[in-house]
Amino acid sequence: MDYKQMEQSLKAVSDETRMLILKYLSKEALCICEFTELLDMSQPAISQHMRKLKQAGWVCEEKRGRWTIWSLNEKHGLFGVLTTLLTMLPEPERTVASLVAEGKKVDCS
Amino acid sequence: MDYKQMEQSLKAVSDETRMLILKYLSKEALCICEFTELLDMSQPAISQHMRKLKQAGWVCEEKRGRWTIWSLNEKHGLFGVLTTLLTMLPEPERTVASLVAEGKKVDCS
DNA sequence: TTATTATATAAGCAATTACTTATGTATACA
DNA sequence: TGTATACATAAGTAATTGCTTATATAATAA
Repeated sequence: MDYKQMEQSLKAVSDETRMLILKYLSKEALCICEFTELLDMSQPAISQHMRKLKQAGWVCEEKRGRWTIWSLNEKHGLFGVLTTLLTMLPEPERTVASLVAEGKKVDCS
Repeated sequence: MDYKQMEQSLKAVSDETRMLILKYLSKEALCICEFTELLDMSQPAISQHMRKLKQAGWVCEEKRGRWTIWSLNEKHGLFGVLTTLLTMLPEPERTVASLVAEGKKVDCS
């Protein structure tokens, strides 16, 4: 892997918000509107983070109806490193389970 | 490890110049003036990169005479991840051996 | 002692980043 | 057919980054 590519990959991960997004995605695929709830951030802010992660090759998107479902790209050249890092991080306080409990979880399946 | 700490650690690595510095340091300890030759950059630019790496806990410094010898901190919580990353990167074109050949290598030992 | 060398650090500046608000588009639903 | 929902994207802005030049300090060499 060349220096510029690793730089782009690592820069995309080197942000607390995006680390949280990736931590959530390591458990299940989610859409933008769910992240706005989980992270209490605006929709454009989340979309821009997803764009950055996509440009670095970390995530895949799949349009389904109104929603765009985002998931981790397991074929990324540094996927192993990413999972090592994510397992070192604590579970976020706000859980997807709490979304379900509040009826805010979208049916992405 | 908490999110903020991992963010700082990864941000410090997410830079082509600092990735090169760490790649060189994975082979041997070096001082600022050698990096200015290896990377063809100004001394303040190198010093500022080293400061950033030090703040993130990636490097140790040891004053020896006029020089400050910099080395990797193997006790960093993500040292294993770092070495995995560094081994994926190609050797830099400018080698420490070429410094020696030109008589520009300082005796840091 | 004086000059040189190795380094740190401050101030200034252009580029980048991460948000905001505003707006456009496509899908689903009444 | 409208209307609401999910999302992308553009423009604007404050904060951060990575260089530059200038300068200070400490150790060595002449």
